[in-house]
Amino acid sequence: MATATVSDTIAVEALSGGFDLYLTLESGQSYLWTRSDGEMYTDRRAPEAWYRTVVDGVPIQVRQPDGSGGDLEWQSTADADPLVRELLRLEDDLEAIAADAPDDPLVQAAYAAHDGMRLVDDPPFGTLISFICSAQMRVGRIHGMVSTLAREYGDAYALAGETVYAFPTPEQLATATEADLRDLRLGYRAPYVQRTAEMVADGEARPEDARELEYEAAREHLTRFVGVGDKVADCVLLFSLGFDEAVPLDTWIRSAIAEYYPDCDQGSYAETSRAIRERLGGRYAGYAQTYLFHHLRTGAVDA
DNA sequence: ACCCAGGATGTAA
DNA sequence: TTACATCATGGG
Repeated sequence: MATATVSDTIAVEALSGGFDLYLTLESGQSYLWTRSDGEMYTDRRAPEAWYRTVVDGVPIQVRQPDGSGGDLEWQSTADADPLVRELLRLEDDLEAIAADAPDDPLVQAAYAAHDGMRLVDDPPFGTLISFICSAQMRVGRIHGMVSTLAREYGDAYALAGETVYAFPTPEQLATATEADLRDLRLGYRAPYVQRTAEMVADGEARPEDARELEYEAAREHLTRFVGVGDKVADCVLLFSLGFDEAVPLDTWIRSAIAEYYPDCDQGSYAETSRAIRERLGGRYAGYAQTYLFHHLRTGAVDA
């Protein structure tokens, strides 16, 4: 028997700084949602399409039919209002964050060009595995890999007549062998994913443990997981553990540093990270980084 | 055919 | 500490 569907709407007009669902979920931060038309990360908006995920056993779908700034619709098997607000950080004072962004031409252009984009607050384990998979991959294929893992190893949930797959638990994912994951086209990331899932399943370490540490110590702590270096650690801190100051130094940001902030290149990751973090405003430097990343990656920057 | 994509690891200097 | 080869896969 199907579970009753609960639905409601969130008034975006009441949110400081507005909200754009498409930009938020298709800007390379989260790979834990799927789009009902199967066309995620193809650089095409689809306002009528639902974005679906499962968090702590609760399937959810959200959409924004009127586009950026329009009201947000959600459906679930329970009251998901608090969960949606948490996952999409709807309580962030985005207007204040954007106003406090560094007075820098590139950063200002990035904020202005992607109005309503918010950071996400995703579950740590799924984020950890997502960004282990992200090594030397385009965003579309990262999303494909993560979706495959959910379909192959995660629990299936029914919502409004559709099937939604949860990202696998550490225990579920740890049942996969390296060969299994290579068959799913994870390439050289297969042993990283397998061993990290095993570490978490065995209780050797959990990504959540980093929450209690100071930022740089937290980043160092996460590198204990196999396949996690400084960059992936920064992504996990920023997108799932509440470290808004984290600035992942990926290829796009590194090229931006070379071109626009050459004095911030201090050689080592740690030193360069400190310099660019300061340049991007400190406390919300990760917010600025995410706008820059999306701005540069989508080619929105005018040469 | 060549280059690149939200890099990390093992080894050698 | 830093430098370098190596690692898979698919799209341009």
